[in-house]
Amino acid sequence: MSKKITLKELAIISKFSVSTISKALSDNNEISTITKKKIKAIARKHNYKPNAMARGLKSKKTKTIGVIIPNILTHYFAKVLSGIEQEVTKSGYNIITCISNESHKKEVKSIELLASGSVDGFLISLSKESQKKNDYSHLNDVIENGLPIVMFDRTSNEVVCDKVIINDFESAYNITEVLIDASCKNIIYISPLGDTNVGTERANGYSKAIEDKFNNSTKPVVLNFTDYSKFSIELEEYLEKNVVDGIVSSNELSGIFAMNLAISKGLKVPDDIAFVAFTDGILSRNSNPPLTIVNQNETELGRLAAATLIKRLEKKSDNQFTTQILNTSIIHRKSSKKNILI
Amino acid sequence: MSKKITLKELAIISKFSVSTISKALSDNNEISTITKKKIKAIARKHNYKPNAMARGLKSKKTKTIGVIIPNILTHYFAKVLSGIEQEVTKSGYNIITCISNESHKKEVKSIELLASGSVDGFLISLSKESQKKNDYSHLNDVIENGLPIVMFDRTSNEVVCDKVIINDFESAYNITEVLIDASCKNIIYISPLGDTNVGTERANGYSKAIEDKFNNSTKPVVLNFTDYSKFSIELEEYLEKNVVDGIVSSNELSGIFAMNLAISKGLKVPDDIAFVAFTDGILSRNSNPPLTIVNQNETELGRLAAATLIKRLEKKSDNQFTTQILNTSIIHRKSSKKNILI
DNA sequence: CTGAAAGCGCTAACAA
DNA sequence: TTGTTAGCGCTTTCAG
Repeated sequence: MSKKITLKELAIISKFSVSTISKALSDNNEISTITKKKIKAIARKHNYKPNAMARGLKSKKTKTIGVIIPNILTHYFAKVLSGIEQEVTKSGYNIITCISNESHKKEVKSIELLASGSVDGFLISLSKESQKKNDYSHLNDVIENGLPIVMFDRTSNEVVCDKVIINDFESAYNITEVLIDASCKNIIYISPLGDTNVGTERANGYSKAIEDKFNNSTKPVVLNFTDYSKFSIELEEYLEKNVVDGIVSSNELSGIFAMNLAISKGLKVPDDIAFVAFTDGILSRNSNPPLTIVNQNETELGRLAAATLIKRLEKKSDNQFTTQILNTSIIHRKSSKKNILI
Repeated sequence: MSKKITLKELAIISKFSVSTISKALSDNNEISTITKKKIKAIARKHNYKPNAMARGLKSKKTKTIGVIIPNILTHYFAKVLSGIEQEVTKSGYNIITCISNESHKKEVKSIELLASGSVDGFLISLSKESQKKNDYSHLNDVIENGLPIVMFDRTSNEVVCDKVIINDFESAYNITEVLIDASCKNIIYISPLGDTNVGTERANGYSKAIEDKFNNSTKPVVLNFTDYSKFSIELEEYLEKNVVDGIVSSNELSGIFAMNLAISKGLKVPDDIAFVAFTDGILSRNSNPPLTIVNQNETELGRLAAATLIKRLEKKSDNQFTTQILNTSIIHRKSSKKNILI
């Protein structure tokens, strides 16, 4: 259509003043109905769209939210992002997405950049590195500057803000029970999540289940790793030297990964060895056999986190910060359906 | 740290004028080296960060790019987005991500919103609906307004702008040949991509390969679908009524989907029926057997698209629009390694 | 080399 | 009910 048009130009065309037009378009009741009608008609005709920058400068509101996620290739975060996007759009917000790629430095840089006027608030899931370093000063700075933050999934007690998480401990406990109930005797836990709060909680939940059910006759085994290809060798060795008939994975990919390794070694799933994992992603649904998993309601979690932030942005509610814990559910599939041995 | 500080406040503190400070911080050579040093020191001490909105208002540059993708749950787009993000970050840009969810309306709305001052340009892959409607006026409006667009993957001839694509026709031809060389005789093509340029090109490439190799003794069969669960029934019926020993899929998920269906019907892959597909995603690498695919270099494509846009933004180069065609490669895996029958 | 002043496009207090 | 005016924080002439 026509070139971008400004209020000033509309003023010339319409013979009204800039402020009258501004008020008319925002339905300010200082303006008569008839003038409003006229002005709106002209604005529509010229396809007027208020300039976001100018409005932002004035109102100190950008109507955009900064989203910082560790990565986008994991189906988990893609789903959360999808949920965030849905919710945010409903309220007329936009998201600026930054991918920290698990790097503390990148996380800090992105946040500093966005904090200087580009966004009204943040949704963030911490990078592994930040959690390892235990350094959250960048986030606390942002909060001091008056920008609200809502953390999801990977959170920290050192940052006082709203949080949305799942009951990781309990979920891990429950999913471990699935294997125990399927009469697995030697269950190990594998995880690429390392020192994250999420990884730790899940490891603890798993360990507790093992201790409770086996009365300490069997010790929990937690295998953390960072590199999939190296882990392949480690795990293979472990499986050769130890009896393992069940594996709990803290994420989807490592579950699939381990299962494929087992299959390639000629083991039968679930009869020789059974598998359970976290995240109902595209992988677990389409693996062979399909994987029994903890459904984390990622989309819901994303939505909830976004809604929480927006509520705080709009209500300016000074009420207490909350930590909302979403319940998970278990989706039973063939990877864990072991026949119970008498 | 401290509250957000403005140039004006720095002026008071430093006893210099606002304009001197502004110049000093941008290394303008009107300012003496010594003054620059002083001012920069003070700015750093107070952690001064220029306000993005104000700067944007003045300079008409936002240093952010609007990215419109059809969805984020497909690994293909996640990888492209990841590439875009990497490239953009290098040049100090940010991305505002909008997910059209294959809806024309949402695509239009997002673009209109962002076009009014929020972004300097767009990276877009068209929604299915836009391609079906063949309606691109929103994009042409944007271009008329002086905002450059780079289209990737799902593009259209009706929009004159830079484009980055892969050689879909040829890739489909080549991947079909893989099955033919594996002595498959009855190869069908399945696709959820419908009327998109990409879907059409791939279907044509497949068809051409069939016609060329079988001298019209066998007719190509193209099965388009929109809904996976309905398609499950259709495909199953088709496989029962027809002899099929090879399937070419236009995307990763439908390939996995069809392969699982075949396996569940007791067919052996690749001996009874072989599979090839597009996209080297997390699914194809981890399926059982792993899937032979066309590697589309998604990350590279994202990077290239972003680089192209940024170049245009920075150089204001009025040179001809280009269509860059990325070559693909085939990654051979077990799903297609059929023994050649004599 | 430094500063005063105009203005980007918009909103809103204050006048008329 | 409408218009005038003063900024939001920054960049950029143009004067000094």
